Amino acid sequence: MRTISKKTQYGLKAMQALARRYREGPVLIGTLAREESIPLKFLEVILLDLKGHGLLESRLGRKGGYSLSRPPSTVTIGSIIRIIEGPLAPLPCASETAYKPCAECTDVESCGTRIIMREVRDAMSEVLDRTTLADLLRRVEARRLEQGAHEPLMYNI
Amino acid sequence: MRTISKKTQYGLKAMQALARRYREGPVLIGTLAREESIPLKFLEVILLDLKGHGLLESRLGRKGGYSLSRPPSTVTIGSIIRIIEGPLAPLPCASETAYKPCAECTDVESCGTRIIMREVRDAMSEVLDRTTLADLLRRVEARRLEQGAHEPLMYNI
DNA sequence: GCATTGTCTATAGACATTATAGTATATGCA
DNA sequence: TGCATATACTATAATGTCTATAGACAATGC
Repeated sequence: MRTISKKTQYGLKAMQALARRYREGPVLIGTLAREESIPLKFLEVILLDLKGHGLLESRLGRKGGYSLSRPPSTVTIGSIIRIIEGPLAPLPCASETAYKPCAECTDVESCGTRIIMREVRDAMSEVLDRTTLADLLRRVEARRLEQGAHEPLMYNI
Repeated sequence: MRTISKKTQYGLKAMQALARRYREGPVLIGTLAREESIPLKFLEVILLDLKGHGLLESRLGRKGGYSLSRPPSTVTIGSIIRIIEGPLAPLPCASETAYKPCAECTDVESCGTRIIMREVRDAMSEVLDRTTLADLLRRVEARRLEQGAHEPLMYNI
């Protein structure tokens, strides 16, 4: 399948970074760009988009920057991806949120391609609409701890 | 997410059409192109690709054409998609069949983006590598019958 | 008032997708 | 043998999307 765009990757990274600093006040675009290795001007556009869809809020001027507008536990990865990348479904005719029939398809309901892509969409949604930013951070932390526990063992060999 | 390419859509349609005619002898590219509304020259390239990967066989000259090289029950949708579209994973670093680490990622194992995309990949694989052409044809047929059963009811209103 | 920081639009360059054209090569059959 | 029929293969045109950047503008805090 086609990989997600850089834009979406950057957006996901930025949202995770902002989730880690939830309630620590606004974060500068420049800080996010530097820490996550994202081209600053590109990130501007992405954050603006996410703000436009209600996921972020911003302040201008000194002490300004971006912050999550809702707790990380209420922001699903699916919602972030849908904003930047578009519908989850591999085909418009298989989309739940942005259904559009195919031009050539005479019988939409019994189209084999649609049947399987619909199932793919459901499977993706099951993962992405269930997982929140908070969930993801927790899992990242768990992995870090696992690795930390292994390291001394490796050094003892 | 990004939609699958026209090429993949055409490939899937053509494979389904060939599966419906399994053991009925070679089918002309022209026939497939007409029936499935696929640009003929484009379809040529696609079928050649699928042949190159062992899914199809062909005969030149009179009585020539394309046919499945294996029973529809042994050809998964996932295998078709991987040939035309590439790996299932939304990111190379999350791929099982074509893993490639991200350039900027310092710690691959604990990357949040990778963790979730890996889960998406697994969910997609569960659907696509489980379903064969034969499965899909069966489901299409089932839908057709359902609709057929409903139609007279609708006409009676 | 002024440095700071986000807002907004336009656009260039690179790359991938989609489609077609044209030539070459193999096959079946009269 | 020779012709009609098919696929094999390569090149490339046309289009669209992605990625990134530039630059002028507007709001805020101190």
